[in-house]
Amino acid sequence: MKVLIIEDDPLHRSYLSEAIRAALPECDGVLEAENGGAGERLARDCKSAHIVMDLQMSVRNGIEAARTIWKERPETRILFWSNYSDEAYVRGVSRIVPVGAVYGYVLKSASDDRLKLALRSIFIESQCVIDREVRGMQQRSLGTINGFTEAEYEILVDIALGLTDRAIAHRRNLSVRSVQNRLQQLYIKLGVYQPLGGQSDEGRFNLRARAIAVALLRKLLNHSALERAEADLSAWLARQPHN
Amino acid sequence: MKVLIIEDDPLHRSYLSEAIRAALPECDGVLEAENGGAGERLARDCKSAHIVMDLQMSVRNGIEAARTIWKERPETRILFWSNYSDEAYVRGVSRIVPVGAVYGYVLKSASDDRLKLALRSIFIESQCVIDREVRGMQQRSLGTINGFTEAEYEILVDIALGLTDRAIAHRRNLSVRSVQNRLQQLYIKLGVYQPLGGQSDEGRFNLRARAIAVALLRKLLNHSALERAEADLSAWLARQPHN
DNA sequence: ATCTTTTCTGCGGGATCCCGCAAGGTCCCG
DNA sequence: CGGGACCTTGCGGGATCCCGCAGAAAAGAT
Repeated sequence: MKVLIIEDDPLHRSYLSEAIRAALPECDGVLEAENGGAGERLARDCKSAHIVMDLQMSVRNGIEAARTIWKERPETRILFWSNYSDEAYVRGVSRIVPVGAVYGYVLKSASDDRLKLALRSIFIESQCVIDREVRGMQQRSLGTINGFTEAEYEILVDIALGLTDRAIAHRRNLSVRSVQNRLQQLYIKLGVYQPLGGQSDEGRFNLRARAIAVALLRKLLNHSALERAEADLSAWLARQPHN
Repeated sequence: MKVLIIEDDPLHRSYLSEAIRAALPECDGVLEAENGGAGERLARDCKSAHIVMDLQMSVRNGIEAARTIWKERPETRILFWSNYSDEAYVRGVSRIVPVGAVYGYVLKSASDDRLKLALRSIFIESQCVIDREVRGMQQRSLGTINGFTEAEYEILVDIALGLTDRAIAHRRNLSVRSVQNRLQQLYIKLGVYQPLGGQSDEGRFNLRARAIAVALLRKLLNHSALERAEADLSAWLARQPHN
């Protein structure tokens, strides 16, 4: 059994490597990659089915790497080991998990023991392990309260990319008015809505831009989510008959 | 001589601590804080004039901590030790450095030796040390080419917060038209400008939102810059006669 | 099958944004 | 002092955004 580490911080890499050796005596080889791209290649070559990776790497971010790895071999087991539990990350991960796949998400702030336990659970006992904090986020994000629909999240990303209503309508096959409805919905859920009539005069916000701001502050969006979205967008644009 | 470490990752903290002991035999005490707030308090109490800190900490970010520390004792020497060289960070730091202060900015990806050298240079020889990569950013950011004026940067932040033209005009004591001029300027420099007339039809962007998107993608803005700006904004709002 | 709830859609209008045009300002240089 | 570079401001208008209103379509529920 071999384990592949994908993590760009050398310190964390060596810490991980040691933790793996300690927690998994049956492991007879640890490979290391220092960015997503190299990780994908290594995973393809060495056919390792056991991966521990960081999200947010500078060169190619973890979610993209995981997506392509899982696309090639869905039975691969991946433990995400990240600093943050941003909603953007959690959402990004759960969006790409193949059905029935075994995976884990533990924070770097977790204790030594928790990490080792997670390693054994995922790689040996085939059991998913999600950090409580992350799990909490997931619940909150999917629950009725403060929960964002897939549609709402999608349109949030679209305006964050800077698309106009019309462009969004075109991309999502909707009428312009429907796009605006969803936007309204989004504004309400983000607590940015302006009840009309009341001339709260100063401190007036541009709803569209304000929505993006609070989404960023709440970590509903983050840099890597934006990067992914931008890549998707330009792929879509290329596919369009550019008149 | 005592050195204070402000860094939220325990691994990096212990690595730093060891590096300090190795590089600075004259150091007779290393203190540690795991977030900006605790760091400020410790700095105040122990009167340490030598600090190494991370930017991007979860609780209270490094730039804010540095600002208050330098406000209280401008002669404090601070070495920023960060993962990234985002323009937002570099700009944020150089904005708060007191005149004549001794400080440093080295990336975590730097070698062992470079870190130790930087420690000696700053704390013993009173000489500033800026990582070449960071320095490069600074040059590019201040040079004529691709350089953003303070005014432009300011208005970028304002729209990223979601303010309307009118609100910005009020806040910055300008006419609405001037705000729009600066915006136009910004759009051009961000390469988002729409030459008019040409109905590039699809792929049409909302300039305001698009500008924010590319600023984020280029790391001209990032989460912590936004957080600081948001704090400033609400302080300003509170100071306003709310009609 | 009928009723309810939700979503989609067009219309209309007020507010905002984006920007060309042109009339002052300020500051510096020769 | 005149000229040039730059910033600011007002005006005007077309495009976009935000959203109430109400009918049509779709998805569930009883």
